[in-house]
Amino acid sequence: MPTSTVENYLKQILVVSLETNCPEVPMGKVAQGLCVTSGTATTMIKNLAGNGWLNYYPRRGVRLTRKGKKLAMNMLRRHRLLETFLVETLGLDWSEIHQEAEELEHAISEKVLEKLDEFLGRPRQDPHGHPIPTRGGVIRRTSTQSLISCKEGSKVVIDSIVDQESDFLKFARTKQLFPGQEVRILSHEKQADAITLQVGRKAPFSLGSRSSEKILVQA
Amino acid sequence: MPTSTVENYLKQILVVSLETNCPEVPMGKVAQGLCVTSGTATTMIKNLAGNGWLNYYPRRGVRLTRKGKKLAMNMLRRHRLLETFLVETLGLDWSEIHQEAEELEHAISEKVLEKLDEFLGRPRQDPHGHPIPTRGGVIRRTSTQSLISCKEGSKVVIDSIVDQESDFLKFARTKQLFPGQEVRILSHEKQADAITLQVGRKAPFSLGSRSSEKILVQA
DNA sequence: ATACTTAGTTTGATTAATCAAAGTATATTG
DNA sequence: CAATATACTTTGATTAATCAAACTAAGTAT
Repeated sequence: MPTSTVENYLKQILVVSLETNCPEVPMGKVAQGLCVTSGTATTMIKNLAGNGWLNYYPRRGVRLTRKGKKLAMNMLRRHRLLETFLVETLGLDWSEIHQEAEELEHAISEKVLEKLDEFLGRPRQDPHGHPIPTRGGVIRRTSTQSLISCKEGSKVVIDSIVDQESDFLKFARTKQLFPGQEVRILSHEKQADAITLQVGRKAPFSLGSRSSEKILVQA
Repeated sequence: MPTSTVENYLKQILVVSLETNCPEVPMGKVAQGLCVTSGTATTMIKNLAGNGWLNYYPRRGVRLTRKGKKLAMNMLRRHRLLETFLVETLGLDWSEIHQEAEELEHAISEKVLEKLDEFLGRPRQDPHGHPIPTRGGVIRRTSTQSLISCKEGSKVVIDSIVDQESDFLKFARTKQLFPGQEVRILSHEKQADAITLQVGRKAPFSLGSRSSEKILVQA
């Protein structure tokens, strides 16, 4: 039985490798994502490598083995199903669920998870719009186009919000920016590093590139 | 923040003291209940005493302080609410829920617990029939007034729904019958075995005595 | 190419929780 | 009352996870 620390390390590595679209993850990202010192990460990683969860290439990074990826995918599934439950069933705020799920995901058994999945109607996406991996550890491909790559005048549908910061999520919600929402791009000036958009009939507003990158869309 | 080990020790002590009806619990019961060696229990208990969770009387036993009892009661609340959820909502077998709840009780936050309690209709008993402590750490006295004992024309507030049947709970929700809701008793005819009531401005409707008994209220 | 910067590694120490085994106090029993 | 059994405590060691700080390799810049 892996400890919850092991689960956290593996999940973090998976998440980064999905985000960067590269299976090899540098040590820095591991340490930073888990809020531990780099020395701690090195020690732990060597340990994980010794147990076959991942391959460790000193001073270059790590790459999950099949075994490691399977467990990490399962953690992602737990996390996203729990987030869905917290929002859909218990009515918690979208912005506060990440930390809650972070704790619960280590405590919930496979059996309870299956029942929960069934109870929720086997959802495909969590409240952020992120795909929920299947029991087999497969993930539906997510949109790679972000708001920042949209042309002036186009109309797109929000696919997901790639951020866990509760502050950003709160802001997003006040602006009606959530999965499924239709958005019109009013202007997009490369020089100004800003995009102006409109949601429904609400007043238009602008986003900087930093924020726009976090909002994935589909045509 | 107490660790989950601390939580387990305190809960175990509380459970034994409730079972034996005696506030002083011998070390043996602690070690046995937690499946650790007696030496481990001694070490841990001295530690807990040092942090004010309990008083330790060497070679005689331990007794929870007010602070310790409060936390232990809260753990019992978590455990029993979770068991209720697992059976009622997810449909797990009553025989397999204990271990599941044992893990989850350390991971669930106070906020989520409150939402869960609300979602479940503030049950007073878990599926085993054990009373569920209140948020304040008190095992509520089980006798409160039910709808059936209300006088015609009176106005009451729903306290809880004493039923685990998800069908009844669903029905109750469609009628806006949930804790905190104000209800007016329009008529109460003993002969007809029915009570007619109104929630807010909604259309009045009737309940038989069977159902009315399940709805506990306060004036 | 040499110096500097950044990312990563090593080392030594700490904390929480545990066990096995040796030791001790209290209770029981002949 | 002495011998023994039971319940509890002490001691010394171990494991997982962590940190701070010293160290080192690799890459960047002048």
